[in-house]
Amino acid sequence: MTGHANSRRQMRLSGRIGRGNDMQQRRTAVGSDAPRKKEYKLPVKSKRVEDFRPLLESLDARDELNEVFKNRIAKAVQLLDDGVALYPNDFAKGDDIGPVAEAHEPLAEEALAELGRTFRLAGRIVSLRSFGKVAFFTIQDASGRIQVFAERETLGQEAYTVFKKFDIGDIVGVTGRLFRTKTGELTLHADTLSLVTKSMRPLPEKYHGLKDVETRYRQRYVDLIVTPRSVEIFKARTTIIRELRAFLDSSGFMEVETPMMQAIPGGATARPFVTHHNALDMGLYMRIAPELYLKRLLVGGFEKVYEVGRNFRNEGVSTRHNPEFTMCEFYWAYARYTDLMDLTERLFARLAKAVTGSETVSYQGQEINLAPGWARLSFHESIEKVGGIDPEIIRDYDKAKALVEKSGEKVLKGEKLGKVQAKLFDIFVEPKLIQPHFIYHYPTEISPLSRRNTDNPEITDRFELFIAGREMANAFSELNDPVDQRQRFEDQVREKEAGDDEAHRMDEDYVRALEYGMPPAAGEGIGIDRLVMLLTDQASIREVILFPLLRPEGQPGS
RNA sequence: GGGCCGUUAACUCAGUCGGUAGAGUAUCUGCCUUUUAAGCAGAGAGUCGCUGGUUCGAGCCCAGCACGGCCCA
Repeated sequence: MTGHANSRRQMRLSGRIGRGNDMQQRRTAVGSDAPRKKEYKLPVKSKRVEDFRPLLESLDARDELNEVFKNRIAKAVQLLDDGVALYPNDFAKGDDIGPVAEAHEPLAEEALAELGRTFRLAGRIVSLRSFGKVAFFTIQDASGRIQVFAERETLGQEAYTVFKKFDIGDIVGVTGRLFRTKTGELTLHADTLSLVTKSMRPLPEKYHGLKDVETRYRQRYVDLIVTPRSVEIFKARTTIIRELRAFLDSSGFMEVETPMMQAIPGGATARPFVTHHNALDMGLYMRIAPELYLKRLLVGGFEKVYEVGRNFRNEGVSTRHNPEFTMCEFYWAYARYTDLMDLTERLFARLAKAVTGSETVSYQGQEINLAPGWARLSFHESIEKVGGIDPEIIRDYDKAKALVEKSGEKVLKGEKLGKVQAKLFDIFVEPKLIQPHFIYHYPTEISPLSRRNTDNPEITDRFELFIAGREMANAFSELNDPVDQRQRFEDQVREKEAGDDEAHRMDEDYVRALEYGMPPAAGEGIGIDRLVMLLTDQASIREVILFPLLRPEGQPGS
């Protein structure tokens, strides 16, 4: 781009609204070698229009400068000319709307009149019905909504004229007393009315709301203003994580934080994101799991630890996958994987109750009962009984491979029987596990960090939890034999060299930690996003992540 | 990565056979002191995602691209 664009950007950066004449002069000086300034026609005549030039220019540059913006800017100019600040910070909010509305909803008009109390509320105007000398509007804060009644007779001519310049989307402060309208709605009769924050952009239509999902995700701030369900979902998410912490805390677990940037990414089979530390000139990976660090803490002597936080996996996006997602992992020394099954049942039942009030939840039209006492099936059993596959096929590599390939999945060269069986499971079993099922005793080949079963070294003391046809948790008795662990890493390294770029790398420090001695332990990871989806009945992971990953918005002209 | 669908005013959506771009909401003007998807009368508002092509003529047909959605891998 040219110097023309640069000088325009400088002007934009230097200007802040309402700063006075020195700023204007400086802008003029900076822009003196730029082309003549464009005239913007607004439905108002005032020197202050010039203060809004940065906004006008940026809107114009993006072809967004429509009549609505011009009107809003004109109103802002008029408000400033009348001595009304657009972004003051002196309104003392006294009450939250929600509690006020709830507490007084049962009261009749007479009881409200006897209160003799003035409320100080602040919120965003989300709808407005204006008559000549009187108006009703609804304000919304974090706790709820309430209707406000404004009349010229009470407010006075001057204040009412100012009020007429308020728009839907503005944040206002109101004081007044409560009453009931003719139709019986609890309403605040405004004694005073003040602008707290001017909104320059129009909100989406009130009836249909914001339907375009792309805009809802990209401009989540707008979504949260106009989509109550969206707010509910994210409040539920917070409830879930708070209850999860409370449950683990009260069970004696200690919350810890381990590195998200790791030199050797481990603890899961996934491709990592790569990053770089400049000062140390060191390659780093964003973690794919906290597992290996949490187990180091068991070596260090902490017996019950957990971490809830973000993991990063360099894979595609879908309705079930976001590259950064939240997991809770916890490790419990001297426990076995079966202890974790019991704990998981109690945890999920409690979370369901906290969010929905019931241990039974409805997910995408299916009733799912999360009350403890879930089905428990071994991996092989599940393929046979749920998947309906002949045991002879399950045990025979070639037959199993043939069936997988017939079903449209690929079997890569060098993949062992356990991996092929896992594919059979994914195809024939997983989608059928609607009610909660613990599937245990996974093949050792696909469980490089799990402890082998004492009676059968081919399988591990591991389970995965499935609900609504999806994996919700992965848990196992931990492998704490450093020699076995080293060999499993070496197997993984060979698979990596053979082309499996999701296979583990050798982590010498982790093996060294095990060589000091890690107590026998059981550990589990729970995918929080999927759990929130389940408990809020959402089909897409993007509905439960505030800012899901999207490609950048198209920049016209770039 | 593949298939299907979508992208038209700030928002929600129509747009017939290829023939001057439509509605509701929002905005603006006027009336209006109990509305609640307030009402009545009027007005303004568009790079039809982008780039090409076909055609006398493209929102519409064709190709490519971008972004998104759903399904599959």
